[in-house]
This record gives sequence, structure tokens and C-alpha cells, in this order.
Amino acid sequence: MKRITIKDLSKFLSLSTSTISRALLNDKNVNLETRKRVLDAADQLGYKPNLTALNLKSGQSKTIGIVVPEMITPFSAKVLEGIQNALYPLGYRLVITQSDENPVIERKNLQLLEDFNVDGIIINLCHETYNNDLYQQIMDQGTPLVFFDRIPGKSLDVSKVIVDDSINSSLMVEYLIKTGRKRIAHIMGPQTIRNAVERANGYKRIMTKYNIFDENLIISTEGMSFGHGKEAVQQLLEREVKFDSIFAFSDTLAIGAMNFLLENNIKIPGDVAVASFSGTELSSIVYPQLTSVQQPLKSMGEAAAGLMLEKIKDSSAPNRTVLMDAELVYRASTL
Amino acid sequence: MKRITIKDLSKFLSLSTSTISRALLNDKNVNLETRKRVLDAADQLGYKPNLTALNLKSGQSKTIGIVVPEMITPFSAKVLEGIQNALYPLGYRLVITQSDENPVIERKNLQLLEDFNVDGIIINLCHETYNNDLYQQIMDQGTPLVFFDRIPGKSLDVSKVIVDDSINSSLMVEYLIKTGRKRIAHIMGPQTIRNAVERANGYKRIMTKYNIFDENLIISTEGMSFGHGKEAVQQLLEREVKFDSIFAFSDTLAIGAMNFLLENNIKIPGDVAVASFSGTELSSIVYPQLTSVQQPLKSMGEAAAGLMLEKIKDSSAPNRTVLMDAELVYRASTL
DNA sequence: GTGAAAGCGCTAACAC
DNA sequence: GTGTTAGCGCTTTCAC
Repeated sequence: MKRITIKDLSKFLSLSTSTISRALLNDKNVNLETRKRVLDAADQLGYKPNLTALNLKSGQSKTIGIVVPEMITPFSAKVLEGIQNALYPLGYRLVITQSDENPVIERKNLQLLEDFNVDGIIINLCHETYNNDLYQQIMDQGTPLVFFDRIPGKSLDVSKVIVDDSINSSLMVEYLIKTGRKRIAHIMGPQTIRNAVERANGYKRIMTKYNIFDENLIISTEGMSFGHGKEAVQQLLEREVKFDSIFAFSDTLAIGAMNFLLENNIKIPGDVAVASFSGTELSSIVYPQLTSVQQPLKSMGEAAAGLMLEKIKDSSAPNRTVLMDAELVYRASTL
Repeated sequence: MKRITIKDLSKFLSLSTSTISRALLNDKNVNLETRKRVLDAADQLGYKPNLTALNLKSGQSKTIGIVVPEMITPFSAKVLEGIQNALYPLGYRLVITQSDENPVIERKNLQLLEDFNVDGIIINLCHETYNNDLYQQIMDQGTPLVFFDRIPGKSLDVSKVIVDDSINSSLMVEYLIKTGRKRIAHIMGPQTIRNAVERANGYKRIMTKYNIFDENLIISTEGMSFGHGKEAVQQLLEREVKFDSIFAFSDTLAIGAMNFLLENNIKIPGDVAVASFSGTELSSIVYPQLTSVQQPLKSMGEAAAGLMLEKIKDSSAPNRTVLMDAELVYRASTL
């Protein structure tokens, strides 16, 4: 099944390849008649441009690398959908890698992507700081890097797509307070994740404002899995910390926590209300449905793709930060 | 940040590009000394092969298209992980598309993939039959097509990776029977999905064998979402069909069903046991954890990639069916 | 053991 | 308005 090339069309129509090319590209310097003949023949013979040849010509690989911490929750999938929506129509392909919340794997992934000659990398960090050297090196080499959700520390000037972690956390905690909860525990995730610290800050600020802050209510976890969420609650109980609600760093941690509560016959939200930050479909899949700060994941993906395209078009484009609005969605777990 | 090419090395070492190329490829016809010089220089200058050029030369796009019905559950993500494990080391990139359980979108996706000049397509169907013409056409054009999980009807001879839907369903239903359940409802999913019919067959066979088959216990759904699972149970209740357990076509339908039960204060598994078929992480995320037929998703992805590589290497390779073992995992929802 | 040259499919100066 | 030519980065005959 040999593919039809411009050469084939050229022979078929007894025209030079350049004329064919021009006709196909809607170049003005082509007789209307000729263009029509070319287009018809292309259609008839089933001509399709060879993207590889185009890429070689343009010096691009038309491949974007993606690094995400995990793909178990629909978080990354949703963002990817946005990225794909933006990039597929432009002929970009993807190499999607997962770091499994492990900086070492993240490093390997980035190196893999370099081997792929990617035109750029869109990344959601697993932990801050560990690989800052590599991020910088990649950018220095001229490969655009765009961050979303979990971003590196302020020491690195980068393009990024985020929501305001601190403010949205404050809003969610304030909502819990307004519903009458006073002992709000916070499962904050690993302290090496920048957003975890930000969200904890938002939590602290509002708890302090209402004069109900208690250091003991905060518990950080080693990792981001459901198991870590469970453990966190278990620890709170073991330490005999009293709490009437939980605000968790992520859907995953929250659901882990919920499961532990349910296993121990603690009613949600009767005994303990639960709220989280993420906004994945998981929050409406579990029972009771989970109140959560909903991030506009698909739009975030589209925005990240947009920043990437900017950088690809003009490598000297300034780094930009896109701050997206999140939405508090109230569900059964707090009502 | 100009990339180093073979030409650069050639100038740098005053050697012809062909010698550089040979040295890099470990061709025997190169002086050992020369090879070492080349390798050193390549390392020093940071040479990396241009994959696009390689691809143009070899006539491949080194891109594999993927079509999956959805990415909300971790099902596809797991399979993808297997595919990626197998294909990334070989330099393949992916274009992953979602059909949203919609044959029309599936069609568009396939056409998009053709435009990408993919070397092959790995696909998990949304509904059988609708696009058989297109599958055939794609294969006729010489683009290898490998199916997994949801496959087309027998009329199409294709390479595929599956588990035995019928037998595993029988086993799961028999397990429910052995735990004392007699009124086992089956939420079977849309009848246009081949696997749904297969799994229903497995269900029927074993129910009949034990003389407890009742047509009323089977309910098919319009779609595959959580909502459809809910609706199914609701209908069973409305029809006043008595049941002490549910066997669902997928985790998603099962979880939707579970949520409806819980919302109506029906105890799981006390009043109604629930089991499903899929084997995604979702089954251990929900509460109570869900008994399920666990498919070896990652391995299935690897197998599919393997079949694809076979076809790419030798387009006349015969179609093969890889039948994988599934595992029944018993969790709280049936204990 | 090494070099020169052609060619993968396409576009874009540069002619005419 | 159309054709000729060179070249993107690489491999691979074909010479020597």
C-alpha cells in the first residue's frame, strides 16, 4: 500500500513538484485551473502530506512531552484532554510519562523526553526542588517548559498555570467554619510539594482569623495515595486529636480518609465532614459525594498548551503565569 | 541553542558524515580508533540523533494512534502504561484519543489518526459494528490495527488482546452463588458492546445451571456511566424485582449501583452484595471495596503493543489473539 | 577503512 | 504562473 507523494502527483499531472506543493498550500502564484486539477488529483489518488517530511523541513519534531505524577485519578486525564484539544489540531503528538510521585523517575522521564527531541515539555511536578537543576538546564537548552498545578519554587522563573491554592483553601475552610465546624483537621500532603504548603497556609490563615487554629490539627503525609489519607486519620485518632471535620490536600487523600472513617463507623458528614482540593470526577463517584475545590482541569490543560505554543513560536516570549479560577463545589460530605 | 548534527561532528573531526554515521551505528567498517574519537566528540558536543530525519529515511512516523472509550476511570490509563512501557523505549510516540463511548467520535478519531500518518492503531471499541467498515478500510490501507478489551464481532478477522468474558463472568457469578446468593441481578451494559453480551452469556449459563435464572434479573443500560449504573438499580427496584446481589458489567456501573443502594440505605453487602468486571483501581477506592474480575490491564497493554510491533515488522504477519488470564478479587462488597 | 553522492518527501529561493 | 535546484539530517550504496 504505497503512499502517494507529491512526486506521484507531479508525474500524474505532468507538473513540477513545486507547483503541486504550491497548489496544495493555496499559494497565490498558481493558476486557478491548475490548482483545481491538483486538488482533484490529490483527492482522487488519496494524497496525504507526509508529516515527517514537513517536520524535518521545519526543524520541529511536533512532539510535546508530558510529565505527570500519576494517572490513577482522572486529574491528569482531564488536563491531558485539554492539552490534546489544543495540540492535536496543530499536528502535535505527545509522549506522556508518569513519575509515580517519584523525583528520580521524574528525572528519567525528562531525559527520555529529551531523547525524543520534543519541542517542549508540559509538567506537573511530583516534589518541588529535587530537580530544579534539570528544569533550568532544559530551559537553557532552549526547550520550553510549562508547569501546571504543582510548580517549582519562586527561585525558578517559569511559565505556569495554577489556581490560587492559598485563597481557595481559605475559602473552603471558611465554608466549613460557617457550617458550624470548629475543629477542622488538615491533611496537608508532603511538605515537599509547594501547593501543600500553600494550601496549608490558606488553612492556617483562616483558622487563625477565627481563633480556632491548633497546630495539632495539621498532619502532613509522606505521600499522596489513598493509604496515606487513611494513615493520617488513624494518626489523628491515635493522638486523640478531636476533630469534627477534615480538609484534605487532594481528593485522593480525602477519599482515603473517608474510607478509614467509614470503616470505623464514623458518620460522614454527621460525625466528621470532609472536604478536599482537586476537583476530579472521583469526588462525585464516592459515597457520600465529596465537597471539593474544583479546578478547571481541562481549561488548565488548554492554557498550558497555549503557553507552550507561545514559547514555541517565539522562544524569547516572556514567562507568563496563568491564574485560573477554581470553584467550590458543595456535596454530601459536608452537608 | 542550535542542535548538533552529524555534519557538525563531521566538520569538527574532519571526517565524512558517512564515517560519523557508521561509527555511531557501530558499523564494523570503522577503525576502532576512529569510532572512539567520534563517540567522544558526540558526547562532548552533546550530539543527539534527529529522530525526524531517521523517520523520514525509514518511511515510518514512529507514531502509534490510540483510541479508548474514556479516560475517567483508570482502566485506559493502566493499559496505556503497558503500551508506553513497550513502545517508548523503541522511540514510538502516541496520539491518544477518547471516543467518549460515541461511535461518531470514534470515527473522527480514527480519521484524525490517519492524518497523523500513524504506523498503527491500538483501539478499545466503544460499540461494536458501527465502524466495522472503517476498521476494515484502515487495515486494507496497510495500517495495522490491534484491538483490546472491547473487540469487533467475529466477522472481522483481527489481532486482539482479551480475557475470556464469558468464563470469568460465570466464575464470578458462581462465587456469588456459593456465598449463598440466589437472586443475582445483572447490570449488563449496552447490548451493542460485544463483551456485554459475552458477560451476560456467562452469567446466564451459570444461573441456568443452578436453576435460578430469571430473565427479569437482567437489565441492560444505554450507556456506561455511573449514572447508568444508578438508573439500572432504580429500575430494578421500581419493577419490584427482588435481588440479593448484583453482578455488573463494569466497575463504573457497579459503583453507580452501589451509590444508589447506599443513598437508599440498602446495606452492602448485608442486603445486597455487589461484584463487577474490570479490575480498575476504582474497586479498591470505593467503600465498601468492590469485588471484581481483575483484568491484567498493564500486561494487556504490553501485549497489544507486542502485536502491533509484529504487524509493523511484518505486515503479512497473521492476526493473532492473545487471551489473558483474569483474576477474581474478593473484597468487602461481597463478604 | 573512508569518502562522495543520492535520496527519503517536502518547501522555498531563485530563475524564467 | 511554472520549473529547477538545494537542502532539512540521516543512512546507504558505490567507489577507492
